[in-house]
Amino acid sequence: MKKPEISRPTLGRIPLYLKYLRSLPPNTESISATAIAAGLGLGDVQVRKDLGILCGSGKPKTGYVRLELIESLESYLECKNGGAVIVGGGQLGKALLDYRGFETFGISVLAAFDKRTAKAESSAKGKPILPVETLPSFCENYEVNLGIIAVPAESAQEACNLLYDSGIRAMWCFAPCQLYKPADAVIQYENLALSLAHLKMQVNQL
Amino acid sequence: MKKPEISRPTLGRIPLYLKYLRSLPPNTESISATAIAAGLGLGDVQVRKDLGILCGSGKPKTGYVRLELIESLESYLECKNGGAVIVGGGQLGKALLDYRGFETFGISVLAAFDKRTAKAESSAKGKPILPVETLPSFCENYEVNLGIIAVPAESAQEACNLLYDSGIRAMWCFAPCQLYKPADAVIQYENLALSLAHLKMQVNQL
DNA sequence: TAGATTGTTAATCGATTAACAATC
DNA sequence: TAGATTGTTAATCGATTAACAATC
Repeated sequence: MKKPEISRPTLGRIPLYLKYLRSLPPNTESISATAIAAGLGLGDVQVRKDLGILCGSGKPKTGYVRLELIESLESYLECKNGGAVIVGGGQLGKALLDYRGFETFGISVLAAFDKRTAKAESSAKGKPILPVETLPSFCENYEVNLGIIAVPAESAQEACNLLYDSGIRAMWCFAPCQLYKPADAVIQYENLALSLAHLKMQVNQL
Repeated sequence: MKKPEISRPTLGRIPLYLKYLRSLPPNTESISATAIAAGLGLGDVQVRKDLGILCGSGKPKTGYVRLELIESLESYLECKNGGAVIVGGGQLGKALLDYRGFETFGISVLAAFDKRTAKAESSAKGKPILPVETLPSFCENYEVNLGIIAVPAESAQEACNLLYDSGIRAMWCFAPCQLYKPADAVIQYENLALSLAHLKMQVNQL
């Protein structure tokens, strides 16, 4: 069950397709790319290309089998295994810990870890916030392959090292900084300030 | 003092250039694009192109005048005027309210507004969290041109309408939903779940 | 057959990178 | 002059869109 490589925009459209396909009347057997495109405000060629990669071919005149599409798309998102942990139990860390949206892509955020936490606590939605010392053993007991760095820039390198030493090779960093990392680690930076600045620039141009 | 149109990646590099230029010894008069590129790990042609748009020409053999570069870059980021407000005083709203990174791009986040807030409160870093009813009058008293939507998807449309009616035309939405908006409003969606899913996909391919 | 729908190939667009001519 | 550095023009790359031939 090898997953094809897809682009980030295509990945982002998977939940839209699923939502639309599930919203159709249950007796809908087939659906055309044209109809899906119209329903979601996308281009029909784009839909056809996405579905071609993710679900295989459709049939001229009839389109695609709805249930097959749903199954293919779901199986693409299905978490092989492994969840995410957060380093940093401040406001951002807690907000991410309780954010529901990750489930849309089949990702579980298991727990947050904080320096200032002496014994296990619970977030507003009941997820664990644990002492940072317990991170390595947590990663041994649970399958974890994503690390989220939600600490101030001063502590980000420390967090990165800790995650790496706990066996995590993929990290998502909210701190505005440049981390030093071993070659086999992947770090994706989330630049919230840039996103807001870009929006501001767009409207200032008007 | 009209600002040239620049791409989002270029905008993102401005703070890097500024940080590097300010870090040079104070007696540094001139600096070449090649040196800046080496210092930041970028391509030299890219640096030259960015500086050409933002700061004007350099001189062959000598490069660019450091202080002129700093001034041009700073003036580009300088907030004409107007700040941002947040709708939603939950964990995400508070995290964004206290996030320092926006200052890097010259943007001030002034206050958050929440339904559940009965009278004025303060965030951990002393910024105001106010009753949502007071948003329109706040926007009359202060210059505000950016709205940040940090409420659950169910309330996002309401938040969008409120911001629009308060005169705000640019919004940054964290809720996973599609908002209906007047033609003259710009909405930029921040899809955190997609960012994490994209990272997961990259490492799953390995 | 005719027509709706498919998949593919070529064109477009924005950003980066490479090649190169211009200049102090 | 020679060489470092510039700015520009062309090539590349990834994603979207347009045009079109194939098929049930």
